[in-house]
Amino acid sequence: MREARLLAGIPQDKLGVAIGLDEGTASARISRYETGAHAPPYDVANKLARILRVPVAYFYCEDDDLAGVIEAWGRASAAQRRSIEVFVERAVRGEDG
Amino acid sequence: MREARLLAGIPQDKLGVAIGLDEGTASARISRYETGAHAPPYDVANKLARILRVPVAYFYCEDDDLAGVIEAWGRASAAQRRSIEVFVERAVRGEDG
DNA sequence: CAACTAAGGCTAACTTAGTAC
DNA sequence: GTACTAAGTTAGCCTTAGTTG
Repeated sequence: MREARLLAGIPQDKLGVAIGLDEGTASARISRYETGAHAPPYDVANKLARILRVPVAYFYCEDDDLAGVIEAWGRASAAQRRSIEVFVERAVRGEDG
Repeated sequence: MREARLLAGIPQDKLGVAIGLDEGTASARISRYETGAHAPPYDVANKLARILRVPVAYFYCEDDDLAGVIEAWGRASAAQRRSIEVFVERAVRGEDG
């Protein structure tokens, strides 16, 4: 999550205000989320994802490789997404399951 | 999440016990998670994902198309994953951002 | 300006007990 | 056997206030 924020070039307090948090609390809350001290409600995670332009699933992904795929999905057009779906289904079909 | 559980053919209480919940509470807790009444802690979601054989990010994905990609990723071999990564990066590179 | 932390209030999850199919 | 819900308790998030570079 911090990675996505730094990529967007937004400080913690600005990000918090952007999703509707109070100015006085924004910095502390975003800090907790990034350090892992607290977990945000899903609704908050969703708003953060919108501002940072990534699918919300990106925040819940420990696998860096899968995270990269999810992030790319977020930047993909509808046609690109369809193409990715087809490729993935073909690549995995009939194996290991 | 219910979808993944039914696919695995496990009842709610059995699933709960499988991740370490008490027998008396397992059914009620899993029920709340599936109906959306309560949100599980990330640690619990992680254990559920392991038993149900899906990446944990799958539970936090509202986009059904992306969910399908994530689920397929969970079933993919290391080589297949690498191939997916390469395809996705190529498909999205330089567009829309 | 930007990021982090401690402590107390308050919200949401957890447990218990019970119902419906 | 399987799935869901109500009410009281408890754990964890949110707010305030303050510290560091």
